[in-house]
Amino acid sequence: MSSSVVSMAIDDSEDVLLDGLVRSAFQIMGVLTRIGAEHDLSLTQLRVLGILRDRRPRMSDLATFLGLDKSTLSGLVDRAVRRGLMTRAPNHDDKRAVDVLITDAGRELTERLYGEVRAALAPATGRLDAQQRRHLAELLEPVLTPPLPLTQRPAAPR
Amino acid sequence: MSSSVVSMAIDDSEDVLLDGLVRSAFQIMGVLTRIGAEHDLSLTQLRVLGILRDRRPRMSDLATFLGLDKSTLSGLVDRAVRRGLMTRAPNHDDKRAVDVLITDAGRELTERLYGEVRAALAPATGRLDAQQRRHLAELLEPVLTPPLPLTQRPAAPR
DNA sequence: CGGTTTGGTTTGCATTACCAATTGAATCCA
DNA sequence: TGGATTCAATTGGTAATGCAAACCAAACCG
Repeated sequence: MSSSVVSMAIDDSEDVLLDGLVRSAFQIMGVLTRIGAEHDLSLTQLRVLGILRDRRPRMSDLATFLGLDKSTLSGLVDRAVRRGLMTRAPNHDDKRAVDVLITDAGRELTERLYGEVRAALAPATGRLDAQQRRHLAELLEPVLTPPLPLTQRPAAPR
Repeated sequence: MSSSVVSMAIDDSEDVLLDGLVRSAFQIMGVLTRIGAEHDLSLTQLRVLGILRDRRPRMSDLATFLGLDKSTLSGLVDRAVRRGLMTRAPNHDDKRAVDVLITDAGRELTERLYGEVRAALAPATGRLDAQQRRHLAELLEPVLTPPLPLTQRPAAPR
């Protein structure tokens, strides 16, 4: 444990970091929102598509992961299905459950959009050199909460 | 621009960083959204309140800064005013313009909420020691786009 | 002056998100 | 086994968000 007896100076590193994280978050969200909007995709839809790239979750797991109500997800997936970006399929293990899958069209669109996001943020990330970028990503890692496993039901709180 | 290099490792630092930034953004947004929702404040409202803490912008400047349509801001401010969190006041320089101000109640609520945000993220930021936090904030700085002026005009400029 | 631009609001619409209630499947237990 | 209960997802209702278009008033400019 880091002890508090390090220095007499005030430690404002928490606040400074928080401010930076929040500003960076809004910046990233701004880019995602804008690029999504240019293709009639909301932030949430873009996020879901990104998740579905390498996963095939059930509705309720996805809702939990996103922090959304199940009913919200129902409508969201409805619209995406109507646009041919996602599909529903019965879950093999549980006949009550419904899996969400990305379609080929959805995958294609997603890759294109994430490419645009990369390009849009390149001027920003490019202000660091490769080593700094790696270092930044490394420092960010511990801050990121371990993502809940989507393939597995979170353990019941005791 | 590809070089004829044999032993050079592939530079995936861009993608790794991008992934970290996006995930961190969603994490921060999740916290802000949750804490806002607990007090019936949307993400945008929370953001506006945060901005108004030390600024008194005109409607249109605020809309531009947020990347929102003016009409969106009209409604948003309407609701906030109805709740006593913000006020409108005529701009001194331009009789068409309307300034947005935070009220005392709004300020109080904002401070409380940002305190909660700090607390909620403390476990995450606490996984770094003070020096690492400073370093992370420092590396983040260049990535943040220079924020648009949104010139503070509490006093009459010239 | 008169025409145009700028600042804000209003109205109408789709989307997002929540909650409560419902249907159907799975599970529990007596 | 059967009946009750829990669980997964959808449906219906409401409020908030956000955009676009139409509009008014003030300011700008020839």
